[in-house]
Amino acid sequence: MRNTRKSGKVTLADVARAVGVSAITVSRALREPDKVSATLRQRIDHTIRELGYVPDPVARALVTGRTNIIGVIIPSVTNNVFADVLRAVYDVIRMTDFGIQLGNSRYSLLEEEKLVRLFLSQKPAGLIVAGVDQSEATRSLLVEASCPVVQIMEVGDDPIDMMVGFSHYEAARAATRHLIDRGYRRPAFVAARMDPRSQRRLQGFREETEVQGLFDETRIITTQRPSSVAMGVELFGELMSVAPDADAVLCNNDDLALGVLFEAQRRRFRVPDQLGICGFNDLEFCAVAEPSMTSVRTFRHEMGERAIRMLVSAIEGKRPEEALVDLGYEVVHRRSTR
Amino acid sequence: MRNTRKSGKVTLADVARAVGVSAITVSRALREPDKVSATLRQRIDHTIRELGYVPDPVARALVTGRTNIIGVIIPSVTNNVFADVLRAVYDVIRMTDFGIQLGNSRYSLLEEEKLVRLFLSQKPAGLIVAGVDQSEATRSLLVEASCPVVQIMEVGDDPIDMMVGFSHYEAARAATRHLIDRGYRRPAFVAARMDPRSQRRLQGFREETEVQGLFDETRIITTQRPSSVAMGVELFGELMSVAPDADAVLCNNDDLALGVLFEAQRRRFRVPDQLGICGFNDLEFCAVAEPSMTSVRTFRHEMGERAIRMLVSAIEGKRPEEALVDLGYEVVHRRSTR
DNA sequence: CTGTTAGCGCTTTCAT
DNA sequence: ATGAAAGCGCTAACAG
Repeated sequence: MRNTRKSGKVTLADVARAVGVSAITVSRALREPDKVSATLRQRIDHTIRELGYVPDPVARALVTGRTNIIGVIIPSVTNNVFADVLRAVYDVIRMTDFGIQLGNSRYSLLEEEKLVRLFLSQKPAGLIVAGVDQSEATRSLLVEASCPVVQIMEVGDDPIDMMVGFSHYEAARAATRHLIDRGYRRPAFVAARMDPRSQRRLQGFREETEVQGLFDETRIITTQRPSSVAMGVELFGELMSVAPDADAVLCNNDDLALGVLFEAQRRRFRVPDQLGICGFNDLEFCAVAEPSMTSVRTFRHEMGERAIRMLVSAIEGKRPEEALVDLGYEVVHRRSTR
Repeated sequence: MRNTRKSGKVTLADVARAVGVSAITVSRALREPDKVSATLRQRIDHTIRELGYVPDPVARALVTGRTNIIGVIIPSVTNNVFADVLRAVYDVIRMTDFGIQLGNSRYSLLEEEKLVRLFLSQKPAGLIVAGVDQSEATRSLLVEASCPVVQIMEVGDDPIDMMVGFSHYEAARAATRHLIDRGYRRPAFVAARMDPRSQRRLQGFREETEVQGLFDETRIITTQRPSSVAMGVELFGELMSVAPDADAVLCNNDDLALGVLFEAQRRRFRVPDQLGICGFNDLEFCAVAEPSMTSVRTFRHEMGERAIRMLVSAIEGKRPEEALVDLGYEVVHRRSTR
């Protein structure tokens, strides 16, 4: 017999009654143990276990005006990049008593806005949102929000609150430079799901090739459709039909790059001599592909970790000194480029 | 000037006062519009917009004893399989006003139990958990839970409540049969992260090869370490060192299979003649790999969709007639097997 | 160190 | 069709 109330619910008052103290004392024993005498604390702890009391976070949230839920809004749950960030988030909050409410904006500013509104109405402890391209409405909601906010994936000027990411523009420029340095003279850019980050990568590719006098619009193949390995196959086919002389391809991500690699093999291209391939993100498989794949390494786990740590610090009132963290990137050369 | 209270919060009472009715009437206008006269309803709606009133789900949850949050507990957020399920979940709940609290049990029964306890204490509207191998404690928590529960990924006897998945044992048996039917006589099994579902796949492989008189323990290579493409490379290397005569390999999942494919290419194996490769799940890339990859298709999106639909129906009091759905599987033959 | 008093914002009776 | 009263379980604020 663990409890008696008809609802099967043991409340703070029940514990208090059993111990013979007031409810607030039990509450204190739970949240600020130092403020309760040691013996009493023990008696309370004992009774709590005996009765099987479990605090009701909802009641607490009503009075404090805050839940212990951290909202995370990302544009895709199937994209490995976000999955890696999310894993890091879980690795950290596992130690805390925060929960994660995950929202999927499906790359839509409107859905993002709805989610922000929804999440905010639930009084989250903090919010993590992807990217820096929120709608005006979303942005002001977030600015006005009474909880800390971290933007991830990218860095930019004027963060809403805190920010951790890297420059997609710079990363793509560096990758383009890598290809050119390796001697490729007709580099192509292949991308799907042209979200703002992809746009900035394209911009990096464009400006670097222009600077080097190697820009050619026909070697830019993009689509709004979702990214996938199959899409890499398709886009490479397209590239070959409009610019068969392309000698290298910078892909917007590693899935596309894998598709390009498969299709290149199917067409008996010699990689990397006849065709150089560079991915983006350096997913785990890049290192072991055959041939192994050049890619731009991004620090996704660290990004999630830093983001959640900054957020938790801010929630606890200790604002981290650096509210804008640029994690950088690293072009990792492997056998798919010469 | 949208609101006046110092907290910046507009409450039901504010709206009621502005309209000149009681709070409960506003509450009704929101949740049971039919019970309020049309004209009044309009005035209320108007005032709500004017004041920018947003209902407080926390206060509602305190009195109703239920939030509108659906808890989802999966063992991994980076595994594509769960990501696909999750995407489906979002595709459906997007239309509703439910939110998703996502928990990551990291393949640990203990962490799963903690998450269930945590989630349950927050009064979820419903719960989705992966697999059928909960700890005894978790199971009884779930059985006693006052919200509907759906187990996904697998089917088994005695569901906690509802269930949608497929038989991993049968699926692996069918894949093994496929290899044998194709003429392979020394099939191997390669697996990482030996969770219960992997164990049952192994069991399926084992029993089918035994029945056909082709079982050989040395051709079973498994590890508890996490699965990855790189791990596929490693395990295939191990297989080749202990059983170099293996002529086919059934992989526990597609990532491993991709690793095996890469390593086989590196070693200049002729796939599929010299070596047949079969993956599991039929991720998107299987169809476009070079050579394209045989795999066991699983219906992950449908699984997530069915699960969340069943759950929502149950939450709304309309229990679906079929509380146990077996989605089956399909061996998809492609060029990586002859 | 411990208690009293008020409510948080909403919905459930039970009336009218 | 509308309302009054009561309270969900907890904690802030102020005593003592």
